Amino acid sequence: MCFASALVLMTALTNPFPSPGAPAMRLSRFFLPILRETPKEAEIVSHRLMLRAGMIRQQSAGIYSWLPLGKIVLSKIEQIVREEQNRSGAIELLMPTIQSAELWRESGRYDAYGKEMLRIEDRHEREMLYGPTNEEMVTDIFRSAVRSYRDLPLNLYHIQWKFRDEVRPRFGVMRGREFLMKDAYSFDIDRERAREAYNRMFVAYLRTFDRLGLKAIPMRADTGPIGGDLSHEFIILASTGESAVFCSKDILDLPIPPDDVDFRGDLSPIVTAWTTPYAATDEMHDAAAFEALPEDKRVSARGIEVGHIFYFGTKYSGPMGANVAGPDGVEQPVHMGSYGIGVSRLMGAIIEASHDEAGIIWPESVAPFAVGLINLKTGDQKTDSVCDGLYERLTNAGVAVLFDDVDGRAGAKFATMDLIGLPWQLVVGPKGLERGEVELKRRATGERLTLSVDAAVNRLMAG
RNA sequence: CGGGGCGUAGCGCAGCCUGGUAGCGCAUCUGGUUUGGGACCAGAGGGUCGCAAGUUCGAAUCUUGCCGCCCCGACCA
Repeated sequence: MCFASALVLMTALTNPFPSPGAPAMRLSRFFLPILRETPKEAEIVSHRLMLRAGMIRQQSAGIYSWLPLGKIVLSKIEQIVREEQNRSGAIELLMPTIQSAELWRESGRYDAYGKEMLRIEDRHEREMLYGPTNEEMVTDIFRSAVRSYRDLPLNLYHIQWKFRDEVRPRFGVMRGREFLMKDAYSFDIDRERAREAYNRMFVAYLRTFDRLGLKAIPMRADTGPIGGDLSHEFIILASTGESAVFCSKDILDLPIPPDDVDFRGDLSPIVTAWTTPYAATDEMHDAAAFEALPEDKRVSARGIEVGHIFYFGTKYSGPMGANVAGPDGVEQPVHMGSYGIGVSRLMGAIIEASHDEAGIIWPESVAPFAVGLINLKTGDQKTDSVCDGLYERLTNAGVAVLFDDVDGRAGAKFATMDLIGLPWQLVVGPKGLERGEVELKRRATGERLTLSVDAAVNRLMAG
């Protein structure tokens, strides 16, 4: 054993937060305030489970602290969103949460935006606001630097907290007042180029939601005064969804664009394929068109909006003077679109779509840990040493482990693991060890495998 | 913003109608017995009863005002 790996080993044994290998945590050192009973304010299942699993704590109506388990998942969702934005060619920046009213006066929205905008005054009595969105600000950044069509296309995005003072926040993080959102803004020389930018986001969204373990369906949305067909809501199907949705079964079977999809090429065939089958929320529902589908193709379900993409042309660039020179030397307002994903809302949406009586069932891509290692009898020398060995081996092998090393009863341990929904549970107890066996349980199916210690490690390393 | 409801220990609740110095379950702590799907026994700690004013000898309880939170609706990522 070389010095470096000996160091790694020692670190894993002595440090509760070993830096090498995968994220790992001993329950005895973690902060996981599980609730056995459901707080009465939580009406829908995702809210109940997030509170019970110690992921969030409400601080005020529609405003939440993200406790460690929730924070881990939030970061994982955020990272997948980020990776797919980057893949599509969007560029990340970070704009502030507090904005000045001045900018919003330029677009005319300071007065148009209703009470949903949280208005603040600073010590100099300047009018400020907590941003509900960032069109004005990103347009200001753009106009300060870009003068020519040669700098286009450009898509700038950030992942930042927003605040909308909803009249009635509800459903936990699904409809909070403070929420984490990815918002991207595209800049193009004309409508045709803007459509290409739109298509890139469309494809990026298909990939993003698929990676999050969700079946998201793009549905035509109202474009308001802009008109046209360039606005879609991405809806995930969940029995507890907030609104009724209707679609053709065909759309559920469409292939997700692969990770090597060429974002510089023509994406319109993909977008066309995904926008051809019938799919609509109840607001845009065309009962006649839906009834025209063969009966066995009709899907009538409930859905949650997790993303929205929108082309709005020169709505902000016009009044704010965000112009670029075209090839002909003539300055013209830039064509823009905006593209949102509700990152914090997604956590609720994922749970709505993936849970059972006992608790959450995380898709592997966003699970806070891959496996929960359960020591059924702490203090038993053999069990302790096998668990310690497993914890270290799995961590060094890149498998994220939450190790329940606390002295407690088996039933409570199982119930906690089921509640927090890690994809795998690795159960180690003296009875099994007498036969050299441990038990590996898959959370999603309840399927249990009785394996040797080595076989269990291999199985988990295989993913 | 219209309608309804609730604030009593960390969580879930009783007590309020009929005023008399606060209680139950879970959780927590101590000791013991237990130990493979949310154990048992014994003991202990923990509450300005949302806030304020009023009525009263006395208010969790009655009155008024305020604050907070939830649900339904309208609205929205």
